[in-house]
Amino acid sequence: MLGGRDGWMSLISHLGEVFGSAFQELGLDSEYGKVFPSQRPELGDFQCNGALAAARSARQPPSRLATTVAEMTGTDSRFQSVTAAGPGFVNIKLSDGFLAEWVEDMASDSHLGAPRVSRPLHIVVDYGGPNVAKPMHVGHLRSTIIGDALARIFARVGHRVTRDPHFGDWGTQMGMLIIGVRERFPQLAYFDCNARTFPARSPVSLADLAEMYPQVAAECAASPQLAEQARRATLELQEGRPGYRALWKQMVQVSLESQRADFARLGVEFDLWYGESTVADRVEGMIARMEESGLVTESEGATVVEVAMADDKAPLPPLMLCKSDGAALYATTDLATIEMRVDDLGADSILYVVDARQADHFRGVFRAARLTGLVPPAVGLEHIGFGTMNGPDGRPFRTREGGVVRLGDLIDQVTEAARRRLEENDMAKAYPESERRAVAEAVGLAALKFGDLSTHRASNYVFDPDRFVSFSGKTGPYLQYGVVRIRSLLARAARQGLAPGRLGPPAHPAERRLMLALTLMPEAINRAASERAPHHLAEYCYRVAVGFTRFYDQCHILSEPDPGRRDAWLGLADITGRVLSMLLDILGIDVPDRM
RNA sequence: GCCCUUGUAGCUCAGGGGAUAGAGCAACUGCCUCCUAAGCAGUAGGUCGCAGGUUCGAAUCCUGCCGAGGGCGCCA
Repeated sequence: MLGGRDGWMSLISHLGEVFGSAFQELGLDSEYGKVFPSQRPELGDFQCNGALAAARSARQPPSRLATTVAEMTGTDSRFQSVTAAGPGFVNIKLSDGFLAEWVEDMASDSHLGAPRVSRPLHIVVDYGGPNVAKPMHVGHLRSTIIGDALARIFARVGHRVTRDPHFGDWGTQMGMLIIGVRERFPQLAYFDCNARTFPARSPVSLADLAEMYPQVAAECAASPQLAEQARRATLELQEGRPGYRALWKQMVQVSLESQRADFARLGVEFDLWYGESTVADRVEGMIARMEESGLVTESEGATVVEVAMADDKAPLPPLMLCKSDGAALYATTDLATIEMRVDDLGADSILYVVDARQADHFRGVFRAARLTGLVPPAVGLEHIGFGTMNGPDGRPFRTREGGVVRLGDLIDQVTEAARRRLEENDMAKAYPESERRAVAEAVGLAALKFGDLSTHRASNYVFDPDRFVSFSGKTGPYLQYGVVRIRSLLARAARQGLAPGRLGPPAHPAERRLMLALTLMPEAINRAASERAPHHLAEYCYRVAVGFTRFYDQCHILSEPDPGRRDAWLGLADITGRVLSMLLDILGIDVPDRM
């Protein structure tokens, strides 16, 4: 009944229409009717500031305009009161019946009132960013968590989403690894130009690769000769030298398995497992197509594309497509991947959830793709940059010894802390060991994910290990706890033969505040989607959880003598639980049955 | 040097041109014979880096300065 034709209309936009038409009747733009949650809850539930802005074109004092609008709308049965206040604010208080009815309608909507797009797009989300031989470390955490939340948000509002971690398997680090293996096992057939058959299994394990890579990288940095050999090996790999290809394939396989396991532990799954090498055979044709634009030139032996534009604030350097020795680079495979995603996958939009420090790289790549006509103008290309995770000293987060922190170790750390917290809880004594382990893992991961997701992605943030294992206050476990209590409550009610009933007009202030909080859910999702900023959703989720906990604390549901009120309260707990579960699912946070 | 990001409570962070800038942590005071205390109620804590500008109105937009982090062709 209250929903719009194309699905659900949020309460905020519904109110915006009511007040918009009031402004329209006065001959003013309906945009002035825009409504926001009130900043002064004691004065109203929502507020409309349009009178202040419209005063000039209306040629009357804002306070008089506000009074007029309040009088026009005040008699509406949806409102308990509409009052003008201050210099021209309009404070809106919903009638209790209308509020309850609205939340009840959300509960009966198949998407709980969550927004749905009218025109679904195919969005490719590129996140995670694993590389061959580099174990996942804390730097991958943000990309993975933020990217996964964004992918889930877009899918939730109705877009078609393709998740691709874009494996780093084709650049210079591959040449370095080949050199590294050759140094250790020079007798292997991979390095014999005449060999036709190669060992069936990788000569190095993932642990070997992880140990070897930093060593070789350091050696290459110190020795120009070795670096030249690595570049040479990279080129030969790309040109198809059989031994290198065979070794490369095995190293990729070894890395892939471990990285899949890391992602799986985070509860993250991808639709594709493409890498830079996937598009290797497109590069030549792509460069030929780009040359038609006339922007591809040669510079110091390398093939580059001019991407500078007259009105650039700072001159954008040319983008390198081929090194002087002919090898492909990061930018080359990125461009070929864009072409593949648009031509083969039919992407309408590609989002890159990658460290903010790569902003210049993406500016150049996107510019090149546009200027050379590689992508149609309608296709969106966006770099969703995020800040660095720093340690308490303000420098990138490291172990005490100065090494990078491995993702797996970090998860172990929070999981163990959750385990300790669980042991302190009397109730956990009855849990079987397998459940204790599962709960600790779910709680630890929730702390980790929510801690990251609640910070705006663009800013660097300080990772304080102590904070991530405290589990009290504004944390992932708090949100899980809210849902666990709701489920426990509903289960207990069911055992007493009670079931959630229709919502009634709120009988308690905490009940009313919770209902109001629930009506704001569509805006939280829309905002997170349009700003590509999951932290808005994390913030909102916490507000709903707080709203419930207070309601739960102040309204003792099962001992409520009035059966109608009791069932209505159970109904409110039920819808709150369903909304929170949906939001936590979007954030990638699992909820245990008990904790 | 140029460019990007950033500066809000002791600490970590939210904040959509609007009224009296909010959370959590830490500190202090209460609350488990009652649906899970990973909780709730309360106290205290602020020149929103500084200076101008735009606006009826600026933490929010613009400019400059200062501080922090980052980037700037043959790595990714």
